[in-house]
Amino acid sequence: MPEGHSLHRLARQVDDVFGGRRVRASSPQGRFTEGAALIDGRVLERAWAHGKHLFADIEGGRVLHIHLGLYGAVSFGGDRTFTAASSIGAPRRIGERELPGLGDRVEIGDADDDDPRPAPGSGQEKLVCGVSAARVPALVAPAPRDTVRLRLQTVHGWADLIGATACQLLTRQEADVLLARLGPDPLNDDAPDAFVDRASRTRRPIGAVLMDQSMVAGVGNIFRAESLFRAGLDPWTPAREVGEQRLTALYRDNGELMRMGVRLGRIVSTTREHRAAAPGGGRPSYYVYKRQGQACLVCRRETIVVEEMAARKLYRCMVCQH
DNA sequence: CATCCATGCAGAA
DNA sequence: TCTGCCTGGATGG
Repeated sequence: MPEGHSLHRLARQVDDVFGGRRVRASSPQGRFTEGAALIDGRVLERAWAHGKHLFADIEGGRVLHIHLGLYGAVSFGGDRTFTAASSIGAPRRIGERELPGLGDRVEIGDADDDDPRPAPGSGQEKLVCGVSAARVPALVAPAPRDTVRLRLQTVHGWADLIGATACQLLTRQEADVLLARLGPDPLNDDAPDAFVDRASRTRRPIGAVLMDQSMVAGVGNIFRAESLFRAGLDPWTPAREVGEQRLTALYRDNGELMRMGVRLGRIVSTTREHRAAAPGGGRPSYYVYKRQGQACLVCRRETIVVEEMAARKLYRCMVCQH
């Protein structure tokens, strides 16, 4: 269930752990044996992301390209020199979760100040295989489960990729072709212009345009639902009727939400005030996503509905979004 | 146990 | 618009 924030966290983690280091690579599952052999023993120079795509520059000029799709995830494990063991991507077993980054302090008022999970480095966090890294003096990588498409490893730790839609080695030119198909990524500080220019010329609903990775990269179903609610926009509004100013604001707000997601390791769209005053209690992270039939945090009426748009669930408040 | 479902997307129809 | 990829948690019997 990875949206752009997860891929940027993943890129950061892979870069922290493997960047500039010689890595071992293998494909226990067998579907990336050739690629793994080409990576094995080379330096992983740098890991980076654009939208929902992860890239890693490999010594010699090739580029590892990973797309997690709907099911993909990477679990990390290792000794203390690893930032924090965690799993990034689709939700997995309890204890394999995305964790806020080490040393990150949540400062913004909208951010969660009540995250129930233990802080990384506290020794309380649960790590892959149920083993706390703090208690492991030397690295002993567990045998990978047989669904692991790619295992990367150094003397300090490992990363296991499962369930990915794409895991391939590209030439630099092939990577450029792929990048050219993607729109600007708010998490890479790309200007909104390309998104605004194209969106203001199409009659397609703004809800569909936001999900189109060639229009803006990294927005998924949750960011779509939540950013449109925050903007008070009906997802079915033709994009060209939204206006350049609101399109720009929408792009920037998606950037805000995604940066928050990078810091927290999960998406929190509601303001602290709205969370605290939620009808029926609880501290919901979302305004509309998967909240159909419940009371809206803003208008407090039971006006949140779920529909389908292009074969994906679409959530909105019938009162607050026009 | 079986079945459904998902924060995604390419390719066929 | 529909199907398939590919994984595991949630749900229901």
